[in-house]
Amino acid sequence: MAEGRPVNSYSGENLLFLTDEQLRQGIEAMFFAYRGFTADPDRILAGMAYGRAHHRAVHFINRAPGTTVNNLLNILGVTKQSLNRVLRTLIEDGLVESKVGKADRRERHLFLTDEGKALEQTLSDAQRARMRMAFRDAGPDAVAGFRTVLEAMMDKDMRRAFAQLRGNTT
Amino acid sequence: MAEGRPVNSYSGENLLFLTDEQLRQGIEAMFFAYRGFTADPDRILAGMAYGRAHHRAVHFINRAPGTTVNNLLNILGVTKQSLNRVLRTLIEDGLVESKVGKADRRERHLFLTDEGKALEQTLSDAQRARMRMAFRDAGPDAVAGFRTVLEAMMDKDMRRAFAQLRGNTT
DNA sequence: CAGCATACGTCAGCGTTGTTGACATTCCAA
DNA sequence: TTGGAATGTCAACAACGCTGACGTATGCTG
Repeated sequence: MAEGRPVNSYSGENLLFLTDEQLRQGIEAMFFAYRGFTADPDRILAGMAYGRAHHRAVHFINRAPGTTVNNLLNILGVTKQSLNRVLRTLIEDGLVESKVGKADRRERHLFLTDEGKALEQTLSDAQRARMRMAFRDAGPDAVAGFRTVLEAMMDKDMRRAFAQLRGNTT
Repeated sequence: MAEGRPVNSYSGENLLFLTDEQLRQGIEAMFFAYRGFTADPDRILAGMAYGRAHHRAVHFINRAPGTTVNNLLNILGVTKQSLNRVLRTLIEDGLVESKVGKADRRERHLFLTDEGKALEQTLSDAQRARMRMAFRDAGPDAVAGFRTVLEAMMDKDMRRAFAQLRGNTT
């Protein structure tokens, strides 16, 4: 890369801080940070017969108890076959309970059993511990910026899902 | 979740902004944002016989031309067998060139061919476009916070690798 | 009621990408 | 010269995405 003026592939932009180099650093930061983000739960899951997909399912069922399969499908952004494989093992192992809907009997509402809650707790404790350290080290202002950028990086649909989940409890 | 005082599973912490709810929102933000982060290159790669692993390899070879296989292994954090499979197809297809080291002839130094550079450009253009939008929408202060938190979230080794790459050009 | 749509489950097959384990080759360095 | 490091490769496997097809139960609508 040549020295001199910062390179910006998006000419006409008057925001000088958006050099290609800055953007690439952001990209690499996302890559390395996501590795750290998943490392601790992955380590825990490695021992069991579960993987990251199980973690995600358990997380969001815990987050929105009674959610339907279809809803979960939209949040996770995978096919029903892919989710079903995960869900089936979780139900067989007694971590998740599937209840027929009252209003619409076609729907299945998903809940964590006590055992499922225990696993969720274990996994999210590990993940939260890292997040807490990072947030603490970075400070409240940085955390606000972090959240702002991440939200701007999401697809529109995901931003909606995120906001909806956020509104669930806040 | 009960109402009242914010829950904080890490008692004794005097930083009130680190409630479990805040942490969980951070976790979910990472999940959804990472999906967006990879969506565009994934779409491009879906057509070809390549995947995300090829993207990563091409990215870091472009970032540090002449890097050795071992070095790349450490950055990517996968096994040599896994990387080799990807690297082999890239070399066969003429996107990557592998040169025997001069100082140490056991080492292979990796370079992108023109064709490889073209692919890297295409992929990183797409990814940068999203990053640029997010950065622009969020503003410089938020971007600084974003970077700070991400760096704090990395494993120590990854932070080192990240810093080293950053120092490469900055 | 008939017909269509929706929600869910499942079977079969496939691709990418990660893993372990084992082994060969090349080559630097003590 | 010999031990070990760096690399490449084969085989087998698991997790987790995908498509396509099909079946069942249920709900809605004309």
